[in-house]
Amino acid sequence: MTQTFTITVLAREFDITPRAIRLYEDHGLLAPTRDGSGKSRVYTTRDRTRLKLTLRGKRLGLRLSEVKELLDMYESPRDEAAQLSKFLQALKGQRAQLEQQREDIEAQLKELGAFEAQCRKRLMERKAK
Amino acid sequence: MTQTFTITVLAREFDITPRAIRLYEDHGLLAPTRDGSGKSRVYTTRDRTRLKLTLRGKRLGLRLSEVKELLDMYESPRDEAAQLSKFLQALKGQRAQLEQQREDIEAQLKELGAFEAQCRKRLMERKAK
DNA sequence: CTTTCCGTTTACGTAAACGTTAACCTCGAT
DNA sequence: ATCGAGGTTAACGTTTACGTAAACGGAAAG
Repeated sequence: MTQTFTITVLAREFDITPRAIRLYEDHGLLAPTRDGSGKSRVYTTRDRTRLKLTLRGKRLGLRLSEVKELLDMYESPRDEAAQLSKFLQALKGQRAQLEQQREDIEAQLKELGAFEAQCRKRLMERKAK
Repeated sequence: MTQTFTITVLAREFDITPRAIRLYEDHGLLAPTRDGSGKSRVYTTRDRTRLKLTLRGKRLGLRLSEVKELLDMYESPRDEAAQLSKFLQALKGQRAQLEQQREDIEAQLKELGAFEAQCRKRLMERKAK
């Protein structure tokens, strides 16, 4: 009972177009099989996960090629010590970027809060009159 | 003693090209004055701040037009009550998006940590042999 | 049987964000 | 006087991430 999905089902679930999904496939982010007639694409839960990660990456401003690098990296063999430490290095870079973004978000949220406060204050003043 | 900057100084400080800075001006993100001869651009600290915010926006995946909307919004008059509440609505949207990104980042960092741990474990095993 | 959905491939179009010349000015140093 | 460093505009080229047909096939519903 390995669950599968059609392209439109996935498209609807994640609110994107089938066009986008096929594009992701072209870029090696997804690798659906075909159904009996070899016509329609069949997506597994693994594909679904990869798609979810892809969209997350996009929300964080990554390009498709960068997402692919990540996905490929996460699935790379890593049996030799050299590969392991190289992998760790890559993870370190990833972490640095994510933490930079987190900083940016905190800073932005902080400013946003200030604006909000100032805004509410003004609204109070107006009501007072 | 109002400090000013040339285009290359800003470019170097933020590690971008003058071309990019001029582009931001074309999109209304910056509004430098000109020097005596009316030839060279002169940037104030306010421009510098806007540039910094622009780059922060970019790191968060915003397009220039979106950054412009934000900057314009932050500087909009907001004297009438209607504008104030509209502004608050916009802030709410902004906050939602930022929090979505924060979620994405936390999720990603978590997975990253798992990989890291698994990786270290494997390294230990290899050493043990 | 025909219409209506899905699905397919191929291909052209587009908006965004620069990079990359090119062709020019100008100031200070050699 | 010439040269290099930095400034200017104008314009073409590029990459990315799709949108938008066009033209077709199968399957299900009226």
